[in-house]
Amino acid sequence: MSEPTAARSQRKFPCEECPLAKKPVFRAFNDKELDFVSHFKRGELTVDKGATILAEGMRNPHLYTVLTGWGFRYKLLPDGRRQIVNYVMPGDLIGLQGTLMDEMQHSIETLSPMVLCVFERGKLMSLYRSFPDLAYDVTWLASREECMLDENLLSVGRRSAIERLAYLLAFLVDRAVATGVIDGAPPLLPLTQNHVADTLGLSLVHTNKTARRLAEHGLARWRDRGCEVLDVEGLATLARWETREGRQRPFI
Amino acid sequence: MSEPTAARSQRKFPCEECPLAKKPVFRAFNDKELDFVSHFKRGELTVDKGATILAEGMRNPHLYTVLTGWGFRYKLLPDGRRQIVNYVMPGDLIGLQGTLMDEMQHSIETLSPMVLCVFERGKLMSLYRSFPDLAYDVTWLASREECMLDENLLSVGRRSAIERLAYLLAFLVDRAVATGVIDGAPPLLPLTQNHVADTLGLSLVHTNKTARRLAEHGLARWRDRGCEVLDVEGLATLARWETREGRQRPFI
DNA sequence: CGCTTACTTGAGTCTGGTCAAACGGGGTGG
DNA sequence: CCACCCCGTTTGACCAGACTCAAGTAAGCG
Repeated sequence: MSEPTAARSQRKFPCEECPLAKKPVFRAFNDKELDFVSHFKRGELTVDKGATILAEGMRNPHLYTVLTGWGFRYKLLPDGRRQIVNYVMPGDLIGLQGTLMDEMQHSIETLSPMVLCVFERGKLMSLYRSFPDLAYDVTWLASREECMLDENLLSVGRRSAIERLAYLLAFLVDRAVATGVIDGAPPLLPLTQNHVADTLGLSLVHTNKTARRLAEHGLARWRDRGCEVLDVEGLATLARWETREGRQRPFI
Repeated sequence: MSEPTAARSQRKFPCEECPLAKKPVFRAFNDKELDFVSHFKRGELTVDKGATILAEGMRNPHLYTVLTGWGFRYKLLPDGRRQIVNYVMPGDLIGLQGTLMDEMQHSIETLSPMVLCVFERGKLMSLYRSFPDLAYDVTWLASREECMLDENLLSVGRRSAIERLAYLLAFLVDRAVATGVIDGAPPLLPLTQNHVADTLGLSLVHTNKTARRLAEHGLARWRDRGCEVLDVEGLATLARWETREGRQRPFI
């Protein structure tokens, strides 16, 4: 487990100009909150693509909010089998488990360069004491994560391979569009089939064959080391899934 | 979705004599917290075995803490496929999603008669304002749930049928013993093979055949409409799993 | 230009799914 | 009390979706 090839920088994103606050999905802070948060913030962390931000078993890691970039959260079995449990995108709060429990129970790796806001772990309790609204938001974020995990579990447990893939792609595009990590139309997800396989609980080969079937239906195709999603609606229908993103939500 | 066949009763369990507080796994309240919680508590709900406490799509449900009994949390696909995402036991806080998000994204059904503490949904914010330590505990509970879901996802996605079953049984016994829902030695889990199948993402038939294999190894067997767990250690080893329960934890 | 990474494809195998039927205990109505 | 039924478990036969192994292609990089 190597440390992220990280470079600390002087704030490129002071809280007053937080790139998240500008996006319509995110709820803005009031002045006092802004003031607190900018003290709560300890610095910024910039990591390369493919870096490990947090590792299973680590103690005492920081608390972060993703400002820009993509990553994924995963767990390993002793023999190396990997399960990706969710993806992380701007606005996501990560490392909470490391703060509340003793040690991290999962790892996080980036899929693109990423900028994170670093918070002082020890100050979380003072956030709870002074800003109940923000504390409520932290809980909200944890609850939302739980909700996504429930959906993923439903998918892996009960959907067929092609439904799972369709669900995953629709889910990711939905989130990515809402948080603005994605630009093009059609959207291009920076995922390899290997990541997809480890998310869906399938083998790489079978994932590939399933991806081909989706491509034949004109729903999505692999291209330039990423997945180009051609028809989100079609994917959602195939997976029998209804989107729920799009509402305003908090961040820290 | 029928209302739980419920009977409201005058408090059998005043907060001062909360059955949870007596158990060593749970952290006790201080006097002020106790006072607040006993006002936060609105009443008790007693439900039969097999009742639906919360249903997907419901709005405005209450917030509950399980005092006694077992249940499970599940999601359905439109065509009826069911995935059980986790189990609920004494000390678990349920219905938080219904409070934070707009509507419930999952349902909860009981496996045994259950007594719940009913809280006033609207007062949650005042808990956050007046008792930051309790607010922190709510977040802790949400984070713990997330942790369990990660584990379940790893299991369903990457373990073989027999490993999954071994993991599930070890996991449940571990929790059940820690929270004291279970009595006998060897412990008897009140689950049908149907529940297990819907938890592991397997068919009923294959679950049965896998259960037989476990029985041949002397690890667990079905009996009296429940699963008798004969060798938790052996199950954990087979699943390559390490327990993490047993630490003191909060409840509300 | 060779190496690596990621995607493809085919062949053969096996885990797990489906269908069908039967068993056994507990409860219920005749 | 007995017959019946229902629920949960069990078993066998057969099928299919997914896995493994193996090899080949294409693009990017030092």
